[in-house]
Amino acid sequence: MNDTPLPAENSTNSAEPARSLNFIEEIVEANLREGKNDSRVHTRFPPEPNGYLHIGHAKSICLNFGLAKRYDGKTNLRFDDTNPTKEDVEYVDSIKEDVRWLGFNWEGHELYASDYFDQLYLWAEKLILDGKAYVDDQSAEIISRQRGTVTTPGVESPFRNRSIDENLLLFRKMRDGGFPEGACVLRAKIDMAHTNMFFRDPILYRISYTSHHRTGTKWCIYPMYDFAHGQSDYLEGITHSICTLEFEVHRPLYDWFLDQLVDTEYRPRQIEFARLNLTYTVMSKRKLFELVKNNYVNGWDDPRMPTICGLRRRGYTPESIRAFADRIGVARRDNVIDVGLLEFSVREDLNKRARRALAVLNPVKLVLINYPGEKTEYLNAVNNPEKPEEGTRQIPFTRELFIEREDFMENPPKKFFRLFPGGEVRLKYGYIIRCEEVVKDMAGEITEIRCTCDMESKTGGATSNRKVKGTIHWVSAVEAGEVEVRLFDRLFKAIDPDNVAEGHDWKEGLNPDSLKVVRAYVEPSLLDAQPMEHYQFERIGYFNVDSDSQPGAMVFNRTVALKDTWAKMVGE
RNA sequence: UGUCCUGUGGUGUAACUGGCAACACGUCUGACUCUGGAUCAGAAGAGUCCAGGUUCGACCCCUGGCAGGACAACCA
Repeated sequence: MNDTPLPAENSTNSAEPARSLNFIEEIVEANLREGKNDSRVHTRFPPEPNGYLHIGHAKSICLNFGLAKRYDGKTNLRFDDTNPTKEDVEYVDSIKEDVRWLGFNWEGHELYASDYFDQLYLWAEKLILDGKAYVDDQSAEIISRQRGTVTTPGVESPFRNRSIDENLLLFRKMRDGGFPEGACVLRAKIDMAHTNMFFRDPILYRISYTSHHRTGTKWCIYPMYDFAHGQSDYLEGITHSICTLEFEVHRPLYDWFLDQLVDTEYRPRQIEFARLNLTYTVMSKRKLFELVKNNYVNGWDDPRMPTICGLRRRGYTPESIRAFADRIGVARRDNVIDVGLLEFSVREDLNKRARRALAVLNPVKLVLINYPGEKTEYLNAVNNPEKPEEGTRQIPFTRELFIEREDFMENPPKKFFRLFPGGEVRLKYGYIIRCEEVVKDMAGEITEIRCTCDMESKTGGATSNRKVKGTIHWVSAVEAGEVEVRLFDRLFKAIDPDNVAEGHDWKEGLNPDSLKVVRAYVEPSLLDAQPMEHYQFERIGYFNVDSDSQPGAMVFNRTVALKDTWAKMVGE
């Protein structure tokens, strides 16, 4: 009903309330004023296809595509696929799906760093020819040790001064499969004492006989990320290369490579921003991978995962994620965003679009002792009070109902507006009832609440105006459908799951109660709900139909609970 | 004991580029309500890491500290 992503709104619209620019927009506008790059704005989103996208990537995606949209530019989707041992088409497919779902389109076809392997190879030879690169026969361990530390200079490789001819021969032999993996690498010849570690003769090419998801077995040498990334941006005419803070140190190296290799004035401008951190959430690919691999969750799209596909399955909308990205802003200082802000963003969106329905998650039977047993009435219910044009539907009402166990208390505290012995409450869209009697089993557990029904108080009737303090939801005991409901809670107990004490594992912070499965009773209309549709179960929360649903065996996911002022009052 | 980056309410992000700090979330009141939702009205909460300096005037500039982060993969 409401799941097709609306096209992202045109943000060049000047009718929008003026918002101050973030630091990236300020740079872009300054460049535009200078007429730099013919006043083009061309960004790119460059994921490595070795994992699934998460909410942190969504920030970057919204940034890159948002910038292009705002300044009438373009954005490339480019896969940085320079390491075939870790990459797979499974990931490129999921990434494309996620970016599209978020509401963005890239220019024509997606691009790959592997598209540039030929050019990159030629550039490597150029460096050799210019005496700026050499083949090193040493092992990874030795090279690493020779690199020195951040406070001490490195030492030069004994192979550093091979002749150009020898280097060229050796490099071509590497390319032609003349060496086993690890036998040698191609290194840039820069400065082993440089304060920037990346200038200490960085590795340009290494040998790998792994088949590449796109180039197959054409190559057995692959460029390192640092030797591919900046040049890829250059080849694509990228004007602003937006990336996260940790790549700041790489920037001078990218510039160095281009300075050696091309003679145009044009350069992509790299701008770094602080990555997103969320409370109660781990975001590193490595950790998410581990959660999936070791079955701490049920796959990448487990609704408890911060992955885009997890959030999608959980019931988040693209609009809510974009609104979230907008709200968190972008800056260069480290930050931790309250997950509550993400939850606020879905509630805000779902409140406007989700149809309302009645569902009882923790049922207790309620009998209307003065209501005829054979009677079934159909009560009018509003589909969405935020959108009256969506009309009404009918809900069957009978003598025996289910209500929420939490909506009844034998000894209620002050300000308890729900049902209690002798108290009155309205059944949503129905009648005002009074609790007359409580039936319990041997264990003292309430098995039935017996009430009288004020037949004059029917919603919409001429005499329905009586006010009572509370309204509760319900479902007909005979007409209700039975479904499975999955109640999710945060995956981690600790607010900062990355921060673990010495000798402890971050997985100890997992919340054992992050998934609770219950059987629930729902109004009949819900049985026709379609996969991925969003609903608000009145007074409970937002739910969507899970893909595990089968005909006759519906499964609903709780996206997020409704804000619960009462729970806060009584201390959660 | 290196280089680079960063330091504004509880959390994020602003401050027309030097004129004593705004917005959002959160928190707390109250109104309204057939969702203790939504909505509406209002409040509290920082004097901008610290110390000097320049200036009539500094969150914005300078100096010196302090604190946090990044960087030593044949990963990206």
